[in-house]
Amino acid sequence: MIKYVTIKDIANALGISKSTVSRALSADCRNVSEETIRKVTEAAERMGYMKNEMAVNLRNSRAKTIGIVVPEAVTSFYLQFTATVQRILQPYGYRIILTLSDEDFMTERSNFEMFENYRVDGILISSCHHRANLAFYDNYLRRCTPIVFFDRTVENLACSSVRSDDYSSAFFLVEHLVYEGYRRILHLAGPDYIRNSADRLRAYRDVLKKHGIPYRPELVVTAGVDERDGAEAMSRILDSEIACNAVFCFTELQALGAKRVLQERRIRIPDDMAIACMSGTKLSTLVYPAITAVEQQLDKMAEEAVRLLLAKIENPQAPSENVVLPTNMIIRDSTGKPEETR
Amino acid sequence: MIKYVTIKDIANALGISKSTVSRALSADCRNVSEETIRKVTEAAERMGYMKNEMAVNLRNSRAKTIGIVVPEAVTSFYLQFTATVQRILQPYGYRIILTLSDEDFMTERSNFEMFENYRVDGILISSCHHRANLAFYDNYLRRCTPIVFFDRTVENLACSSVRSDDYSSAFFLVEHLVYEGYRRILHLAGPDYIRNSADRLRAYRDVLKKHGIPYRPELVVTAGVDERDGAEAMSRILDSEIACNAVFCFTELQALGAKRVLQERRIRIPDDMAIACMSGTKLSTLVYPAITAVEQQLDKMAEEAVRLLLAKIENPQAPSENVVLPTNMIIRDSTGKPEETR
DNA sequence: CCAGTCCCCGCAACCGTTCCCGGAAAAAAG
DNA sequence: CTTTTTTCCGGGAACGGTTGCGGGGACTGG
Repeated sequence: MIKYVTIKDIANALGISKSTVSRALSADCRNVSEETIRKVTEAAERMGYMKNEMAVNLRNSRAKTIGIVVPEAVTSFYLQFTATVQRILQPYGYRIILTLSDEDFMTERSNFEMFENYRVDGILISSCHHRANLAFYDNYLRRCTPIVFFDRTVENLACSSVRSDDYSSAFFLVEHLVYEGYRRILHLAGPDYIRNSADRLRAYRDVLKKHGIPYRPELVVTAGVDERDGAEAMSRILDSEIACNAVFCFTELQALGAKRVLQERRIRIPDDMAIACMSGTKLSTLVYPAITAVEQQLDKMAEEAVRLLLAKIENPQAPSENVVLPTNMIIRDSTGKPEETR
Repeated sequence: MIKYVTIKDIANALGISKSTVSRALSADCRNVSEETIRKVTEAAERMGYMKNEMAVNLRNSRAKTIGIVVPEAVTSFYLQFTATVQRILQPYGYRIILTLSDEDFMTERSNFEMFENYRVDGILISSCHHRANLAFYDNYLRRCTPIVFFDRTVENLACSSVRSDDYSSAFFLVEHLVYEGYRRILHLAGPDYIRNSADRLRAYRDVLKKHGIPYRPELVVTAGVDERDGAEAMSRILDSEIACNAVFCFTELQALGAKRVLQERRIRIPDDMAIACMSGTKLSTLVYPAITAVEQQLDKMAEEAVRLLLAKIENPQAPSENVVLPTNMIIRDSTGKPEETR
């Protein structure tokens, strides 16, 4: 066990009291002389003093820490989010504890309990299941730390949230496919436990209705979020008798999986089959052909989440806000006009 | 400010002393009766008691926390690493604080100071610059917390490290290109500040020498680690008079950038130009054609890093180990035989 | 020369736990 | 019935800071 230098050590070395040392180190000019401040800081430097944050936190009953819970580590999305949050929070002196729920709501719950034990000042969470922990969140909220949901939000809770406008984004994306001439559009839908799935599916159906395209249930396939799920679903469709000439994916990874299956089978993109996806990141631009995607404003999302959380931390009575951010649809080569309409 | 239930509150409610409550909660069967344990746990549950970890940590002078410093958030590599570390550390009751250096060694240094203030029990770090903070690390090591370097290690330090076998991996990868018939191999080298760059370059040169291929300095281009850097370097080469028919990339993102440039210019992969890269992840399998890559044993790396760190935490005198992990070269479609040799 | 003011500093309580120590009561041994 | 051992519990000091309060000394004004 390493013996650290404490303010008491400094006090003894200088023959003064530890209160004075404490005040000098916090540069409390009104209550301590310039001379003493100089001597103390010099001694602290020389003796290698490092403030013990644990003691400070205990005394102040504030951990100066934000907890973040993210559902997965496959994408870099959440790491980038966390990085941005960290950059924003740096000047405020907050630390960040990052935990992973691995899409498991029991893990998520234990992460929360860890945060509670730790007396974090606030929590940012992208929920792994939008219903499972509802009562838990609710119970938590009425007596504890402020929570802000981001990306994967949960409804009907008395707290703030930030998410992208799924419905509109999906609507424009699907409509883009229709405008380009695709009418048999496959939808690789997201799993039921993610709230966003429903909005995107609804948008898909509304676009069809608006353009007088009959809705075919067999063209909606519920899949996982991973690229393997996308590849599997795509293969199954291609092996079946179901005809389609475009695919609208719930996630970017799904799209990449589907794309690979298509290319392996020598199905041309976008001539024979168009691909478009939600939750686009840099990946969409890296592949060939680049994929038309809806991109979230990641930095803006982090910014808003922090803003809302700090507001609640400073004043627990602050009104909750549910921010919905616009997205950018970026049209790339994967959704050119289909061959038959040219 | 929320008023939490303390051990004292429970003691008062039950008319017993706080020491007894503390012992009962830690189920110290030898020193407290079954009856009392039952009563205390019941009261704790009923009153909604949550242990204050800050106080525990202060009292025990142990934060029960591991700090992790990673250089970038673009890839999901480090997030996955962190996730694995968390999974391993969970049963030991350790928390994780993740910070980002953003490839800036001053930020890295301030992260370290934060960790020190926080009295973390150990640090896992992937260094952003293998020379800049050398004296800093050294000074830190001789009086502080155990450090284990991973992935991007630093030499000549009295601490443990885990990394992949860069030299051998690069050697086999380049030799694979040679065996396939490529002889004019471009190397997009890593930046000087990353230790691994040198090893990989050395391997590249050694392969050429072994196979009697003359080394041409113009075929080694130092680039950044990002995909933009790869794209730029590739473009520059293609615009110049320098002839090559294969490219050996320092990072996967570089390779993806280069690949995109090639495909945009209708240069066929692998017929006209092969691509192979180090630091391969799932991405390499997702694109088309899939990229031949060397993959690191991420989980194994996390496992070893944790093992070495825990060893040092439990016994600061434990000998240091420098673990070098083998890698897997996975041959994919981006490195078939070049047209001219068929 | 004395009262009032201001500047510095020390004392001690406090944050919530853990743990050592000592003592009382009960149980076991003689 | 005494002595020893065991069992169980309370008191209180620590962990390392922060902060309100009070007091001593210097300085100012009358």
